[in-house]
Amino acid sequence: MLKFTTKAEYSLRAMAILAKNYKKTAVSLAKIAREEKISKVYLEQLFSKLKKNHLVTANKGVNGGYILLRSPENVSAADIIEATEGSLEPFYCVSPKGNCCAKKGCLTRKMWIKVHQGIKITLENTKLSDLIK
Amino acid sequence: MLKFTTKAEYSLRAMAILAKNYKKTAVSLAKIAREEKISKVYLEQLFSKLKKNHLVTANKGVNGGYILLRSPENVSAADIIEATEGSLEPFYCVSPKGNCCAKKGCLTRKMWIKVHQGIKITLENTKLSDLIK
DNA sequence: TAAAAACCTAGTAAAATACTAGGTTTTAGT
DNA sequence: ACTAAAACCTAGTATTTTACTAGGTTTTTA
Ligand code: FES
Ligand code: FES
Repeated sequence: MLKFTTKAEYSLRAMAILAKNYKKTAVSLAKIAREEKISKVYLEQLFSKLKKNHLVTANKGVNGGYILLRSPENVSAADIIEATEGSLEPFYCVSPKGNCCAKKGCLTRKMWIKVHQGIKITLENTKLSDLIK
Repeated sequence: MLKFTTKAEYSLRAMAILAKNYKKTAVSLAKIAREEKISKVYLEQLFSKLKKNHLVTANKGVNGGYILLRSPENVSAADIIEATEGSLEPFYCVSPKGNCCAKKGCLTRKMWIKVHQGIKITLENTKLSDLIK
């Protein structure tokens, strides 16, 4: 029903914690899981995606944890949500390739694209630094 | 994953057909189901909501069917999608009452509200008449 | 060398979505 | 009056997605 899932919520909250510790310490998922009351293994799955998208890096071992790769001013909510939710496209048809029914004068395609742009712009303009201040 | 469902797609396509027949004839769901290859009973469920939201009216019996209550210029995609999908709110917290974690200085609430406004404005500015021309 | 961290995969429970089955009620045309 | 075609209604179900668990391994530092 056009809802962001917990993936967006959890990853934003977790990334906000990393932002608060930027240039200080790495933060372990065990700590985040405890503080935010989120399943640690579920967080691992989200952070695997955040890492693949070059938003964070990780240190293994004792006192290890995750670290932001960019400063909180340079990480947007769009970056995070796209990484964990998969995409911001509000309908299956809104892809750069323009597959689906586009050829046959689709009624709604233009509208989905506008909605997509709106969501994207709002989330791109919200940075991690905005969330934590 | 922040997607509109088939409810939005089907109801927009069906309402576009009613718009094309505005001031002409009532259109039966059997016809729409045939033309658009959508389950008739599923359409019935969607139209029950559209009717409750005063977007259409119905004639029973032979030659009956559904009719737009307002002109295509005065029915927006937001009207239709809100009726069938339930709401346009992109996160559970974005309600007029502002329940959930709002009190404790929530990080993301402001952002969800902006996203919601953006979606709403785009869909309100798209009328049925825009879709069929 | 032990504890604590990341990292990995497959399975599963719960919820939402997209239907179907099987009716009844109403109405217009014959 | 009868019949076909329409709306209208409810409960059930199949499919898909989401959210999470189980049960590990690998790596690193104290
Ligand atoms: S739904 Fe994809 S182009 Fe129309
Ligand atoms: S998620 Fe609802 S106010 Fe923060």
